Amino acid sequence: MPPRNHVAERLRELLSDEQVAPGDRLPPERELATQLGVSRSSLREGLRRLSDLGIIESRQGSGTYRAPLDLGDLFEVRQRLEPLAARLAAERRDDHDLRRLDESLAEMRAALPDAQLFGAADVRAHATIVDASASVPLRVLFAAIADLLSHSRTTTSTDAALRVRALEEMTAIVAAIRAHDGTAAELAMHGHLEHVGATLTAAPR
Amino acid sequence: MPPRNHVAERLRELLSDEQVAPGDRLPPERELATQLGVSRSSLREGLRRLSDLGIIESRQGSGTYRAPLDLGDLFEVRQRLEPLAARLAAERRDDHDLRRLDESLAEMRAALPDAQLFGAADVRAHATIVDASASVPLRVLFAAIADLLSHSRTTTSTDAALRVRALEEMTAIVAAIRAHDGTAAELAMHGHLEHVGATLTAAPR
DNA sequence: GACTCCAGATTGGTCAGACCATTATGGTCG
DNA sequence: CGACCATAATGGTCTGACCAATCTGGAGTC
Repeated sequence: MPPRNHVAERLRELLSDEQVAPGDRLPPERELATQLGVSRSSLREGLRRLSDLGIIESRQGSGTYRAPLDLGDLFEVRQRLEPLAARLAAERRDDHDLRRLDESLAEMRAALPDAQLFGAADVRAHATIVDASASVPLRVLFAAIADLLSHSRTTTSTDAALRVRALEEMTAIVAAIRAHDGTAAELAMHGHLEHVGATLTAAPR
Repeated sequence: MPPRNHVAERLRELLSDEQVAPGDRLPPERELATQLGVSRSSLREGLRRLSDLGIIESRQGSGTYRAPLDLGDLFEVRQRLEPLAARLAAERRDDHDLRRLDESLAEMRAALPDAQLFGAADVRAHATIVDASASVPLRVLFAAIADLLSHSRTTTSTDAALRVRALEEMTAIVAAIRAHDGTAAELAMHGHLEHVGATLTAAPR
């Protein structure tokens, strides 16, 4: 059971854990492979994924480097796509989706006291909405940027009051999805992201 | 010169050329590799890319299948992201971007009589705008869906009158970008895509 | 004839090792 | 001190093998 094919995710964890700052060079492929306990081909598979997502860049003969990341641009993309996801989710959701959304809300509520846990639950809730949108392009795009979001998110939910508001807003979004009200869901998500964005620009980094 | 690492692109061509319809199974990896004249590892690299983009799906023991494609969902994503790209391009463009945009317009004008050529030029023009946006996430996302767009696009520009209008609208967008007017560029792109979308739904497939 | 079940073949997933192409490094020479 | 070049380091590719999941077709049973 050790191998596990989530090489890309393990690599992202490795990048996130402050091990490698943007612009830094990663260890050589052969070294990383032994470090993660997989073959070099499997490792390269994971590296290729991150490379396609613009997270790292490889230069033959030189090495593999972590690319600088602009969270601002990423958030703007989110602000455009997530309201669409909410609208499609409201239009297409089935009972199973609804159940998962309720579970996500419960998870967020239970995690209210803990900023870290709450952030993770929040990310999962947003992912659930994207799933419910049943849009292949949206799912693909969000899978691509999910891990990057988790960072900006956990940093924003350090304030307990913000977490309470986020939970309220998310509850409203789910209510709109339950009611098959696409427009309301889109608007609610739009407002939610405006708030999150405001706190982001207020306290950068 | 034979190998060439654009395996993913060659695979997409192979898929596009009516060789493999959505839902169909691709040839086995070993066969495809010899057919394209690359090793199986390089081929798998390309397959992995398409798989990450949701274009194909692999099932161990069974085979690799071309995924069904919902152009509607893809177009909705475009409608959200391209206006953002236009706005950012207007805000951030430099002289070099402007030169490339003018070249794209000229290319479209020259290709007006030919639907196929015009479609290709149109795709390149949109890609140029995304480049000028200087947004890493946008560039990555559009690279992911660029080839899919090319299809819906060439089919929409069969009507000469539509091509003329598309050129006019694109000219207006570039003018807004030249004037550093982000709002105007966003609006113009939004309207342009509304028109394209209308003709799409009017004459599906 | 229809059904179940199983062995073999097919196919994607992974691994190991080697070689090639490009870049970086450090020493040598003028 | 600077230019140059052999060497090492590193990503890119190839080959062949084996593993794991799945499919296929025939034997056997009812």
